[in-house]
Amino acid sequence: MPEFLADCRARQGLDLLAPTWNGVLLWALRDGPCRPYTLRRRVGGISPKVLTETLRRLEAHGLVARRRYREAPPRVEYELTPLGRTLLAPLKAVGDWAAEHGDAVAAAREGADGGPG
Amino acid sequence: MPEFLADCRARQGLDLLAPTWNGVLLWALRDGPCRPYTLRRRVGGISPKVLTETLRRLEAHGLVARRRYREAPPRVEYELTPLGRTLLAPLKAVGDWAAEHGDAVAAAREGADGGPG
DNA sequence: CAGAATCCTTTACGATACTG
DNA sequence: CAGTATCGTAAAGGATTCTG
Repeated sequence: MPEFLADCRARQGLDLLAPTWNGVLLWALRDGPCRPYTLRRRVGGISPKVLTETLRRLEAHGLVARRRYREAPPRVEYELTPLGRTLLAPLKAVGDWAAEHGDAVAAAREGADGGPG
Repeated sequence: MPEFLADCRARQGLDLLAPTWNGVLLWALRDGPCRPYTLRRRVGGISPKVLTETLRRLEAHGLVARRRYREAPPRVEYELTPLGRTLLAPLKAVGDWAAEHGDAVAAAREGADGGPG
């Protein structure tokens, strides 16, 4: 393990945000608890398998909590943990950057390979 | 393309930071132009193929510029573009988050699967 | 509805060897 | 030293099907 990687602490946070759906799901949960079905509709285009995988991963990292209500019928909800909530700040920082510089990157891409792809 | 993904603008920035070496290389270039060989030693553990791939990708996105000096012997240097420089802020935001909450995530992981892995 | 199981494609990344 | 070429691995992600 090269020392530089350790010095560049960002990797530890990036590993959490890199998987496509991690950030999206974190963001989708920012306003409070949400049921899987609602989550699926909200983010759109995510398969049940990937949804479960991602949620499990987030749970294992202590960013999301799973709550099971023993009602009739049984209900499941996911919500951000206090730790997961702290990740919203850097996530927003990246989002704000994209909002401001996204066009410039897209323009550079077009110039580079002749199209947005 | 689900509209939520577009709403969650962070993805556009995350796509730039997600590949393992993107952020590391951007960070390694923060102090100024650097030659490939120096870059390799600085980040450590990156193969020539991956270094080139990553640099080309960064270049295609307008984040890094390649300069070739026609000296004897020819010299090549890479440096951040003004656009690439703006990405350092959100990258640092993620790094700062990791520095502060990294331990909590590691602890959650241990609790989840019995070991740091 | 929640989510597990199976199959398949893509791609980041690594190790090596080679060329200018 | 800069960069390319080839081969191989692992993991993310997508589609579909099935069960409680």
